[in-house]
Amino acid sequence: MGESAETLHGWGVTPQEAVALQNALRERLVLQPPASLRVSRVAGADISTENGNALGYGGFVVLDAVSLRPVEQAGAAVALSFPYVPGLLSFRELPVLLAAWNRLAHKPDLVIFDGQGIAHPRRFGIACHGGLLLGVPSIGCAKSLLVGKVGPLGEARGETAEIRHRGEVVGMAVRTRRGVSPVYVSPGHLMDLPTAVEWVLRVSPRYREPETTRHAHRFVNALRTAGGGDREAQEKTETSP
DNA sequence: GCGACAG
DNA sequence: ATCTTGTCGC
Repeated sequence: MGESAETLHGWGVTPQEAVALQNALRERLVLQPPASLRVSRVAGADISTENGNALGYGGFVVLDAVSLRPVEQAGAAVALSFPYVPGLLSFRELPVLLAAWNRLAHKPDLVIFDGQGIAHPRRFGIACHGGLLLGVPSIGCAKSLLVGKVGPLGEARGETAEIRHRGEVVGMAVRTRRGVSPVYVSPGHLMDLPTAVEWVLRVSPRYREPETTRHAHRFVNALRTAGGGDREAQEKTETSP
């Protein structure tokens, strides 16, 4: 059998095969940002699911890394073929996100996913799988933990505490705003933990969640509410200036 | 065997 | 994630 890009997808696999694929793909991760990394555009990715889980509306919103203003967005609607299984989220969401990604005219230099990076049972969360598949530096920023334990962290914005799992530091709990629960940050692909934390704080100047995530969430939710399936999603792929 | 369990 | 009513706080 040939080694190909097809291997990176894993669409159509069973949950059992998905686990094996994660264990194999994990070896390809690069947990270090490229020395040449210059982020001028940073994107958020998210999906919104329909009633009975039939259709998934996914999308990216690309922000200017300095102003944090949206510069482009792209969405797609794809039938969801994989169930939600803790630890296998990427197999459910990435097919939708890939379709949206292909509609982006200008790819971002960094993508922040709504979910885990290496803070995962097999160190291969959606940010890892997505970064590898799209060939882009990526960060996982989740609202809750999938695995690991976190000690107490300070109350001030910018405070952090390690996420430890099986004796390893797999991520960081980050307080992006005083008085709210932290977000959980871990590297995806072409990324390391310090750089990931730095970027999450940079794109979260005011609210608990990164501006990237907030924009992406609103965008895909609007797509779903508007209905219309993929036709409608494709048409709303340009941002108004 | 018993919990825990991203979105 | 989605489905939903009310409530608390700036």
